[in-house]
Amino acid sequence: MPDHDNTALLSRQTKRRRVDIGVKRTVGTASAFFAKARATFLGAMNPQGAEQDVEYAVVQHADGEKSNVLRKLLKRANSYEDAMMPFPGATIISQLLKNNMNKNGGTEPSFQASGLSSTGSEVQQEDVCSNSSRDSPPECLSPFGRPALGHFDVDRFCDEHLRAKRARVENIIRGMSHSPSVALRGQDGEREGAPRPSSPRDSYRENKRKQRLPQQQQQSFQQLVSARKEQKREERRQLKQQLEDMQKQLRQLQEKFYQIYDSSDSDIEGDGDLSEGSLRSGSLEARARGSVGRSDTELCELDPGHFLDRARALLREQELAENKPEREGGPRERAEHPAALQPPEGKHLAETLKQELNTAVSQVVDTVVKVFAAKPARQPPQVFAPLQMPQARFAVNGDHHDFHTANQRLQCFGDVILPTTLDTFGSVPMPAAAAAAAADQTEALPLVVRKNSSDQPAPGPPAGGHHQPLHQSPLSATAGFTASTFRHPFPLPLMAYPFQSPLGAPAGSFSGKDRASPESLDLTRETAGLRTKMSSHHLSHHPCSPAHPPGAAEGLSLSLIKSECGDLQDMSEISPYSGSAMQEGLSPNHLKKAKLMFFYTRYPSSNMLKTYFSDVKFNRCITSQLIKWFSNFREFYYIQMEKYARQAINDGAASSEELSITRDCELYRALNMHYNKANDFEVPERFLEVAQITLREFFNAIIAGKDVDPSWKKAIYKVICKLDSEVPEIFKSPNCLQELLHE
DNA sequence: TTTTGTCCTG
DNA sequence: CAGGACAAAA
Repeated sequence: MPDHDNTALLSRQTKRRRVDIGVKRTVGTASAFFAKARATFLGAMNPQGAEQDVEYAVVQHADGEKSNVLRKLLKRANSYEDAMMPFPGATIISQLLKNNMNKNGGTEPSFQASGLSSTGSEVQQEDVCSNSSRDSPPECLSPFGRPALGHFDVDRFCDEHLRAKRARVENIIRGMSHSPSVALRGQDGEREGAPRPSSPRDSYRENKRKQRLPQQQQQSFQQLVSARKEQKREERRQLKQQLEDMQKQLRQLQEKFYQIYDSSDSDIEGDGDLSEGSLRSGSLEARARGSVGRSDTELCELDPGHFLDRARALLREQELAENKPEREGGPRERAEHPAALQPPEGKHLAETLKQELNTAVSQVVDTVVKVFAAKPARQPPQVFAPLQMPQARFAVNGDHHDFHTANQRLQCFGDVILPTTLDTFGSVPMPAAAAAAAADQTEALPLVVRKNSSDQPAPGPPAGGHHQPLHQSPLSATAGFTASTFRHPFPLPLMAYPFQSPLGAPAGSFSGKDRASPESLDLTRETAGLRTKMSSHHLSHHPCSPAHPPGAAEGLSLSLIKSECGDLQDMSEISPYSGSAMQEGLSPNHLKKAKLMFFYTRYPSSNMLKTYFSDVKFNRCITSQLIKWFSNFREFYYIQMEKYARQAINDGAASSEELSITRDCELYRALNMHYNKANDFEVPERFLEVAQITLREFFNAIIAGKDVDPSWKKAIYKVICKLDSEVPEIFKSPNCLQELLHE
């Protein structure tokens, strides 16, 4: 027991506060920011990858891992990108890359400046293509930036064939990633002046039309086509090679980036915008320079601020490399290179990338919100079905894979791990009584994520709406998402309800009267409080059958109760199967039992606890939790004692002899309310004696003025701890509550 | 070093 | 009631 004077206490608190804010928070903001930025970036490129990415990032963040966050994150990103590489046009980067290549075929130098906007340049591409399809075929490029070889009709045919193909591809891409901001940019205005006979839409139709070529023509050029195919294969190989190079370079770049990140943690928060831009352009650079195949060593000397410059330079090089061998590159192409050097383009690059990200993110958000807002009622009536089949969440959204992954990604932004989309539960019917408990429930969950009280439009049908707005991940709101769809996935009343009755009545059989009893409400609260840090993993394995036998109500909470207790050794003890009789966690009934035991023993030893909670599989965490319970009980007990002792003194009591504790005195009622709220347990007489002794101790100590001594309670504690009496044997029974309360 | 207990906060 | 800091005991 610590002896502190007030000064010491004060300094202790101050110190503690400092520690509290210190490491974790700063690290949290910085690393979380970058994790998020990175994830956003990757998310736009690959929803699935990003989803896991963010998840990972947030978990790391929670662990307080500092610099390793980004490192690991980036490494992961690598592997995801590897996986997705074969799909050009599916990512922002590749679009950007394509556009940059494409601009080699641009007709005007000014094109370059705007060439980085994928939305804008897509239109431009089209225009270029349609232009050339009428006038100058050689100017039209293949999707991969290779110009068509062009002489005579052969080339014309091949060119048109390619164009047609490209039109299809573009069509697909446009369908996949239709951007809301298709507005033409300023530079496009210049191009409007150029000779262009048809509108974009016209040229698009034209492309489609040209897919169908006269039969005769096809036959006559078949050989040439096969030759072209061969060529394309070669092209594909080259591209593959390039992609591999790019991946390699991207990796190096990433390494470089987190080196920088490690060395300048403190600066990052301030200029996050710049760094974010650098990151993106860095990735772009890595890809863009793939075909150049240059040495990478120089990268090591870059700092984030130079990435933009490097990106510009490399894009330029790439243009050169691509243009030279295949085209009789007119002076026009070289003429545009000086323009690439101008500083404003770096800003263009960054801004365009930012725009891309914003667009992608807002698209995803819109889509997700739209999807979930229009969600129909479709859940099976079985109450626990979603819990039994965690995979159901994939089935639910199986038709909208994109939306699903996007949703998960956003969920991960919002919280540590929210693996289940809420709509899995959105329309789950539940006992009305349990629903009624929801209001009470939400108030008593200090540990479960729950903060946002803002009104969100109920996404589900009104029928199932009464239990909806239970939980919302706090970050989903802070991250700026209109996250009506990202609430806590657990149907908390459903989880809590089965434990409410110590008698273990089935959930469905509760009457309204039962529910209204203070005891059941209290137990609900306790249940919720106990259910800390559950993960979906535990839920998934939970054997919550609706037909669960009443007597096993406690067993239900088995894997729900905090299994977070650190050690791997502890975790390994937690079996996903509840076949054994031992519980891995403490249930609300255990708490109730502990409270009743407090009437007999105020200072139980850990061995005693093990004896009396024999149905619990003890580990360090369980033990300390039980001890903590009793510590809390004592705290309340002593506070009450002191309070009433002082009150008696104020009331003019002269001697401790005047003080007595009866079953109808105020102090007793307070204690009984605390430890035996339902009043369904007969408090032993011995407890009254002990309480009276305690009260008198306090009274005497205060009268004697000992309370000026900061450790004056210590003596009282010593006395009280000797007054423990034997706990009845019945408490050793796991079912003691039923037996006790039935009497 | 671990365990146990108190104090404080949320 | 839980978590954390802290201290004393084991």
